[in-house]
Formats: sequence, structure tokens, C-alpha cells
Amino acid sequence: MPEGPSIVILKEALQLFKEHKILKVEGNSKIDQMRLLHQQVLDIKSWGKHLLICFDDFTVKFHLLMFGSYTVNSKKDRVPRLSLTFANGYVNFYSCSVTLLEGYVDTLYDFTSDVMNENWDEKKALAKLKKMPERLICDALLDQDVFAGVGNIIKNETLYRVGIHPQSKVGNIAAKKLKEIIVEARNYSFDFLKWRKEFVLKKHYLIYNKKLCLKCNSKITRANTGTKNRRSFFCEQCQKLY
DNA sequence: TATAATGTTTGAAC
DNA sequence: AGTTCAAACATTAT
Repeated sequence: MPEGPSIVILKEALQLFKEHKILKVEGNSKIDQMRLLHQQVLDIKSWGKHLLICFDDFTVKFHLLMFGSYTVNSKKDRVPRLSLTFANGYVNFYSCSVTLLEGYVDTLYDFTSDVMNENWDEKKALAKLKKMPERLICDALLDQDVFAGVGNIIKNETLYRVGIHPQSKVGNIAAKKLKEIIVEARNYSFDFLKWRKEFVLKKHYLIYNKKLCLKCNSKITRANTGTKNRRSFFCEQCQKLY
């Protein structure tokens, strides 16, 4: 469910509630639910893996973490974390993190660091990478301050596409190559979005969960890498270690 | 059926 | 006081 492109799909699914008033709030979330009641939704946005329901002086942030889910105009057989009812339908969120942030959304988020956002800024991403020469690229790609929205699947697929070993040190990668990674992280994220919408994401994996390299037919290495210790799939032949 | 997985925050331990 | 790391949360496909 929860890498950036999936949250874009969620955001799009909720646009019908924009400018509508909340008629009912339910769920086991500990946030001050009454704060939302009778309020008008001004906007519904996403930033990386965050879904943001925006009101004039506060913002409700949803993070689906690993297992979160949602339904629109239908319900699951368990208590939702939060349920919002409008005149034209309702949305339920399950097993996710919900936080109420004070202030209007644009004062809280920098959308230039969201790979899915129209204001994504490659140059800022490059500048941030240059400040972390000791980090491994597998960790840097998962850093939400640099690549908001990139998750473990996007990380692996991006690195395979650009031919870079996940355990390469950022400082050892030439700026030109870093730019390629930055461009491809966004490119692949949009491919992910398109394929996810068509329910064909998995069949387009080139490396994630694969056994053999599609380019050279050698065995794909699977290992937990970086300080984040997340699963990496890579081809020792086709992905250069810097 | 047991396991592992698209993620992040928290707080204990050092 | 700063860093590190395990625990917690929670669902579903294999």
C-alpha cells in the first residue's frame, strides 16, 4: 500500500470530499475528533507517504505505515482508526497513524522534497545528497527529507535501472550519476503510479523479489543493507559499487 | 501455518 | 546529552 504513488492514488480517491463539510467523525484514533466535526475540508493533498486533509488552521496527517488501508463508501469488519462522513459519502481509515497538526498545510510542508509533487526540486535533492557523503545510497534514497515518497520497492527498482549498487557511498558517486538517480527516482515513481492504477505493478518489477538478473541472467543478491537495514535486491554484475 | 513484508515513532539503554 | 536499537503498531500474501 504505502509508498508515495499509492498515497497519490488515495489523494485522488478523496477529491470528491474537497470543500465538503464533515457531518460525522468516528473511530479509535486518539486525536481530538471533535475538532473535525462540522469543519469544511479546504484541500486534500499528499506529501511523500503522508495524506493531508487540510482545514483553515489545522491539518490532519495520515500515515499508512506498513499495513494501513482505507475504504470509500464501504467498510471493513473492524473498527476504523478514523471515519469521516460527508453529505456525498464517507471514508474509513484502518490501522494507520493519524496526527493533528496545528497550522495551515503550506506552512508545515515543503513540497519541493516530494518526488511525486509538481514542485519537486532536483537541485535541492542533489544539494542534500552532497551533504551526506558517508551515507550509503540505499539509505539516502529512503531518507524522507531528501526523497519524500520513496520506499523500499522504488529504492530497489531505481538503483537497478541506473546500474548502481545499493551499498555505494554517496560521496563516491559522481554528481552526474547522482543526478541520474534523482531523475530516475521520480521517473520510476510515476511508472509505479501508472502500473499500480492498472493493478499490474508486480509484473513490472525488474529486480524486487526476483531471482535472476534480466540483463545478464546471473543470480540476484538479496541482503539487508545500510543503517536502515532494509532489504535490497541487486545484481553484482550490472550494478556498480562506488 | 509460520513467516516476512511497501514504515515510522518511541523510549530504554548505553 | 547524544546515539543506537529493539519494541511497538498491525495486516495480509505466500
